[in-house]
Amino acid sequence: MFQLDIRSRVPIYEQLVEKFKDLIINEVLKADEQLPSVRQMAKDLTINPNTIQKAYRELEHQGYIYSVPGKGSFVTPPSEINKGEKVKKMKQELIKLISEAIFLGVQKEEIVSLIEEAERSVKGGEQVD
Amino acid sequence: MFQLDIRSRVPIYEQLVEKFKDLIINEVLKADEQLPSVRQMAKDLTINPNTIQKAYRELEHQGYIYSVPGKGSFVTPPSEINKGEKVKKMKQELIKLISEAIFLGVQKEEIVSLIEEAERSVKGGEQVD
Amino acid sequence: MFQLDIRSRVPIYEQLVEKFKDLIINEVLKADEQLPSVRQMAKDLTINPNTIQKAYRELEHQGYIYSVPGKGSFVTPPSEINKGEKVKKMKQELIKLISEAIFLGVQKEEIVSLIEEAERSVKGGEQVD
Amino acid sequence: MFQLDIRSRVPIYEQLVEKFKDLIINEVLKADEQLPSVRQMAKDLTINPNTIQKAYRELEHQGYIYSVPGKGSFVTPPSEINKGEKVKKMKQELIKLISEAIFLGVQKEEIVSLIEEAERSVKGGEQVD
DNA sequence: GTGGTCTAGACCACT
DNA sequence: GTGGTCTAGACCACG
Repeated sequence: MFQLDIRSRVPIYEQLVEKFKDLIINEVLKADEQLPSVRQMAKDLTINPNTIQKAYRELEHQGYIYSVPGKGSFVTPPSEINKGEKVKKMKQELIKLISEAIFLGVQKEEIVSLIEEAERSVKGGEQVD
Repeated sequence: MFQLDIRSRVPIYEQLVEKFKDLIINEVLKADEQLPSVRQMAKDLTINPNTIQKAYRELEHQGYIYSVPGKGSFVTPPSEINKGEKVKKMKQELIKLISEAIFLGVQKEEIVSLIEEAERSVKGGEQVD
Repeated sequence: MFQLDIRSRVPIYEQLVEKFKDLIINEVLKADEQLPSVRQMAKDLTINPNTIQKAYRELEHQGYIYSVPGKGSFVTPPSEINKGEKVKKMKQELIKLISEAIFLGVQKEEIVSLIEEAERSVKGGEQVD
Repeated sequence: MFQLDIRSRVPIYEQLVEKFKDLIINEVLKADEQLPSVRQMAKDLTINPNTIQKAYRELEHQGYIYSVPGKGSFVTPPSEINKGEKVKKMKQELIKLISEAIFLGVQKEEIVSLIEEAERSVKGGEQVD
């Protein structure tokens, strides 16, 4: 379900945070839906519960979820979240990466075709549109 | 000149690497141009010389500069940069990033326009000469 | 275990890199096996941890090991090592070295026998397992 | 005439020493032949005279040439030089490099063909045999 | 416990 | 002057 790269240099808890943010922004996880419990999550991913805990804490800190002591963690309605900022960062990253690709001699047309490839892979995962 | 965020979680030497890569990609630093010496840079930025060294070394590893002990560090002419491998990695990264952007709701047309923006910034450096 | 020549003009960290590469190539160190920790190694060899770090880092750069912060450093499975580029460089180096050997009067047959000797040492590591 | 790699990490003077050693061992430079003067050499290669000086000093130290104050530097007859050692080192280097190539998946036959390629390039430079 | 970053300061070889 | 190596010792984040 969650594809984590255990070897990556970016911390596991941060990978989790990013995944959850995406799922919440795109309403795969619906508003006020309950998140899996820390223990369940830890067992499923065979990861230390502390790591899940840390991810949840970070998500709460950033406003993507809210915790009800004794009940669990729930998704903050996306309408209350500032998604513009993430998109902006994403675009800056893209410009930088594309510049580098062009510098290395990649043709504009090739990049466009990469977009189509990426589009297919994303759309493929959804249930049509 | 170089705006470094000493508090950031991304290491100083890595920030330096990124800055220099930008300058080289946008041809602000031209082929075979000499970079500031390790010591000079360290003094200017009030940073330990070892940290600058580490940045220069990483840049050399990635093929963007070459260092000649006793002489200095210089920009690698783009024609000599090891392209094959880099391009491949670059494309994979791009697909990943574009997929995420699409997932976040960025339209295909917007991404295409980012390509043009990137193209301008890179090509802009060439005109001069 | 590791015989290092502290006086040699070739840097300690580079000697370490070569030793480890040998161990990995001859499969004394197996895929995904954990390397000694930076600190342990440093203590054993009475060498500064930074120097070990530098060696490990170089090995990671060259693709022979991967490091997971907080966990340790591990041998990269041969199947995942970036081959294309390396093989190309390797062949160029080989031609250069063989040319010099021939120039020095080494016979072609002698070199062929060296290949067999090398083959045995590499293949020898595989048998086990 | 001398192909020096100014960018290489191995010092220029050392590159010079190696080239001369090869030329002397193979009697391209004949016994007791006079070497080019430091100044001439420096002018031809557009290199600092000190660097040439250093190379000559090293060659003398290793016994490959002898200097006659006021006259110049001359080639030591190869018969008086220990060439065996160099060949031995060369073979060890070769085994190591070939092992690495095999590890990276290069086939034995490919290496043999590299030998032939190297043979041609060396023999090509000579006036037949 | 692990890898990783950074500083301070010393020393080396090369040009 | 240059890049490069090494040590000593401190600090951080991760699991």
